[in-house]
Amino acid sequence: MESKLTIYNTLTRSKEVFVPLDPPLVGLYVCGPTVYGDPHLGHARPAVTFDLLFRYLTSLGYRVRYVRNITDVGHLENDADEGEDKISKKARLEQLEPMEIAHYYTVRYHRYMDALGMLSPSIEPQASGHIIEQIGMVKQILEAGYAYESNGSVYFDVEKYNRDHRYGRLSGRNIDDMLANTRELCGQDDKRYSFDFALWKKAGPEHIMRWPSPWSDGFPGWHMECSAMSRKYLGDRFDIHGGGMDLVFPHHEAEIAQSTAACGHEAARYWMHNNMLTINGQKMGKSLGNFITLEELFTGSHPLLEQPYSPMTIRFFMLQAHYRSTLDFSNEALQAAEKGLDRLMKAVETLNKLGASAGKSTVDVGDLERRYTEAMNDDLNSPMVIAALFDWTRTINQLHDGSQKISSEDLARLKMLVNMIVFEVLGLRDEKAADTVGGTDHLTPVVDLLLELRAEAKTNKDWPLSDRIRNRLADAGIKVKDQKDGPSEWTIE
RNA sequence: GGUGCGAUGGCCGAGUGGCUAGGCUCAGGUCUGCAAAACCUGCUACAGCGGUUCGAAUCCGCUUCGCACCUCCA
Repeated sequence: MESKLTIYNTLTRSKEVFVPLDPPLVGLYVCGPTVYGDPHLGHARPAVTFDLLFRYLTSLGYRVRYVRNITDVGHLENDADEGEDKISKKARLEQLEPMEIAHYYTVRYHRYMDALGMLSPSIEPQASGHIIEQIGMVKQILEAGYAYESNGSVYFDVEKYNRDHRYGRLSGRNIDDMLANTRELCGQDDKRYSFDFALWKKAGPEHIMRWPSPWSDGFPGWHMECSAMSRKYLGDRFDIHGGGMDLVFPHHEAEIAQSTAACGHEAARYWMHNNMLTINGQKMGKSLGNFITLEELFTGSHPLLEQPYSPMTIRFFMLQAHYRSTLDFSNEALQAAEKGLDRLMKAVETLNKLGASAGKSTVDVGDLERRYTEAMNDDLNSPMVIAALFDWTRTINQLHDGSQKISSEDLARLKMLVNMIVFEVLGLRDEKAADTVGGTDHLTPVVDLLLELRAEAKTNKDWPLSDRIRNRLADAGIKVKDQKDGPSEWTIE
């Protein structure tokens, strides 16, 4: 843990050296999905970002408790505390229990996250399972005087909070200005000011999801769940809170206010936010018709997609951009990522089969190690790591064809390093290798026989036969690669 | 309107005072019976206008354009 990992803290708008509160433990909380619809491309970005962080911290020797919530209640359609609960609405439309909706989409979410190679969080708490904790925290905020009850609902008193602490620091908002401009009170509403947010909402008669509380039968405000659950599992103070940039305001701003009001101090030390993903230069939105689910992506079943893209292609594509940059999705970019990943995985395979050369190394394995460490420590600069890996892809191919040399000691170190970076930290998986399991055992002797016959044909300079075998195998999805010396190799495409 | 972020070669995408990012595409070459793969070579860019500097894509200012959040969205 000597490394100097720096991460960009949204709170200070600068890169800071990461110092855990209680090493080797690290507490990481990330806002998870609201499970009312199929997981889409946008869900993959924070998942990849924080999976990378989780994996890297773990590889540095930290014991990370990674908490990612499932929002199954309280997330309304409109943040002005109007509108229907998202889960309830879906349940009503599909004539199902809200918990059926939540369960169905939670399972789907897990399935696609698994496909994308995400490690499971340490704890994945559901908002509906933590109503008691949320009510408890609302009580504390009321006792501290930073909330008021109004007609069975409880609202956070932003104006009062702002007098004692500063509201809006994370998102760069100035409440004083907002106050000056918003002198008129929200007349018919229960709230005093439009920017006050609900901690507890009284449920109308049509509301299915409701729990008893000291104030009314109702349900918690959306922001409460993260404050209550992060506190329960990570404590009053914890290291890192993450999420998408779109959550900075109001969600995370409200979380900070809630935690500070209840505990007297802020909860999270570092706030990390991944940037958004655009599709052909536009943000993804249901109304824009460019809303692509992960299922559509993996099967190619969306009008915008020229072909299916594998889960690892998506993961690699995202890792090729820095998590704080906007990333533009396009068929061209995805196809480039697919080819690049293929090149990289082939090199890893080549490396793992490689034997040491005689004599001293002509390559410096330390170069990869230094570049990897430096890049990851610089706010998880995965694109730089991948650039280094591609430089070493060339080197590995040169070792393979003998134009470079490597000692057995260096080779062992290189194999260890490359496999660690590619599989354990970047979390990639060799999809082609995985595909062949099951079929290969029976196929191998057959293909080997055909290649033997082809080798004989080649010896006899019977090119038509040789090419026929190669072409027919290609038609069957088996690609033949002739070697300079030795038998031909083959791979399933 | 408010708050932020950005504009990099054919495409994607790093970098951030002086030294080739990388991937994909394209062109030429080596190898090969021919392919494929691999390797070598080439295409050398930083929105515009000013300023600071010995030197700026990188710092400062202005302009133009784009994006995100402020309203449901990861």
